[in-house]
Amino acid sequence: MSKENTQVLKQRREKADALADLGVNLYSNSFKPANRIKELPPKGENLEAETQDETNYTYSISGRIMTMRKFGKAAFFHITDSSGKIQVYVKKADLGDDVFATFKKWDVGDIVGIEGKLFKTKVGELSVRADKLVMISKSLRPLPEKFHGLTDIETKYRQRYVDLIVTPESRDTFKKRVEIVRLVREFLSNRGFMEVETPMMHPVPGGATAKPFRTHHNALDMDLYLRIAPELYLKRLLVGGFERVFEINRNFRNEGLSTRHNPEFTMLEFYQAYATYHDLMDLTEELISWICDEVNGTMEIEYQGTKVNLAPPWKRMTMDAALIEVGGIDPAILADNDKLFALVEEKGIKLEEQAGPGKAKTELFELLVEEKLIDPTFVTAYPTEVSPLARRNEENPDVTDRFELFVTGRELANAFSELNDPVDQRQRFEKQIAEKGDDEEIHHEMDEDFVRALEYGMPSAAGEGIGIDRLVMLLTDAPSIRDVILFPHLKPEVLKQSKKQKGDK
RNA sequence: GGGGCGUUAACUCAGCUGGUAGAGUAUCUGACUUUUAAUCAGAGAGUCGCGCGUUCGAGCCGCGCACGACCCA
Repeated sequence: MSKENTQVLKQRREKADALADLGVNLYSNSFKPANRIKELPPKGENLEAETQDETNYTYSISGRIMTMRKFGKAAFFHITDSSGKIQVYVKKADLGDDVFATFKKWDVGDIVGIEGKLFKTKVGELSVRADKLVMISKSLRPLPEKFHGLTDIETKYRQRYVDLIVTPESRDTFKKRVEIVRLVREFLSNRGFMEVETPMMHPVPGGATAKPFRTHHNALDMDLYLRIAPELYLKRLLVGGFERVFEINRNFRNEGLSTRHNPEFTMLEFYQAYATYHDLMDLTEELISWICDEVNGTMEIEYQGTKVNLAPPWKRMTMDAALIEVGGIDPAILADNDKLFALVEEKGIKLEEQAGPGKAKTELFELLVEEKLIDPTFVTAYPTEVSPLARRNEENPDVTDRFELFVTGRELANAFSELNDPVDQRQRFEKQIAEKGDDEEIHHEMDEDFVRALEYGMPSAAGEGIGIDRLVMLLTDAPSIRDVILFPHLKPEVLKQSKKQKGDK
């Protein structure tokens, strides 16, 4: 790479070599900080400016140098560890000529250990006056310019470690993500759900309609698919008698990337025996509003400049009602299939040959309603046609006992009372396979074992999936899914050197 | 898949109707023992994403490609 030979890198190497020549271990493994940086401010709370801590206690801390102001015979710098940031003062007279000479070769970015005593500067900033310095890891690359920070979004995603070093907001987002996932586990665990792990590699991809990634097991000489959803395995556990189960793990979909789609994304799915989708609406609004309150201290948040109120209760409406009330569609159109298809055509929606009225309504909903649902809204009574795994409504078999949750115009959760009639399930699978459509990659196949499991008897149940990445986006005000995934998928970096001709395709 | 946008020093960015490249930060050297975007003086640093074309001459114009971000499907 051309970047390897720049002047700055060369100078950093030379400096490191010079330090090594002075007998300094550039990658010392012997310094163990006794204190975390965040412990120090309370200790120095009562210090006056320009005074030293009278206890004369020696603290020991370590961290990365983030700023550096050197003078002839002294210097100030800030170091950060995972708990905070503090200023260190280094003075030639305190350290002696030899040690100070090695200090002269320290740079922003180095990871160092410090022992020293607390004092306050004349402007009152709590600082550590160093009497021992240890190099723990010499940095050979410069950090991004400090005033603007790291603004190049590609570097942010590609070199997340640099982003995490220099962007506190990014660190906060990922800490919040961890907290959100922890709270989900706590909430479900408190309600008697057990967390399970089901296969990531499926012989038959199922539980959703999506293009799978394919892989191959050599010893068994068989193709496998990275899972597009864990649903069918979690339901097998309901058959087995685990009445409340959940899984938080990755799903993989071999489709496009966008601000809302990453090929691997994290999904929460949970199943509760003897519950209905009504119970899950209650659970969902409690879960999400509670987590929001825990991590943000309020249920009224802003997402990308739009106010969103997550305080329960949340709106609940059927898809037909949403089409009428939010989408502004005349109820007479919904009642008449000819008029319905005419409207679909008028809106420029192209439907497949075999698409029925349910598919038509769903398309209209996506076009006219979704983006208008800002505050959390449960949309219920999804057409059976688009819900192959959901239980039919007992009064109206054209719709299912299903809801999707929309917040800020985006789908955040999908749930339904589960279909547990093996005969109906087999027929729906068969219908799906027959109607496969022209997309070869959407791999519908009969999951015989799943149907067999249902034949043993699955309790009535309701199940739900919540996109964790999207939930984190909402609660951290992140505009892109890449902002909440530590290492989002990017095309491989092109190294400047390798410029072989590869233009043809 | 389509549309326009971006890619210039390590980082953040300027760069006029086409005339051989600029700033701030960072780095290096010197001065400097309470600074905090330290200051002052000086210096070095670039395959202008890649390729082809137009032109006497291309960072700038045209075409293609790569990567990225956005919008649309």
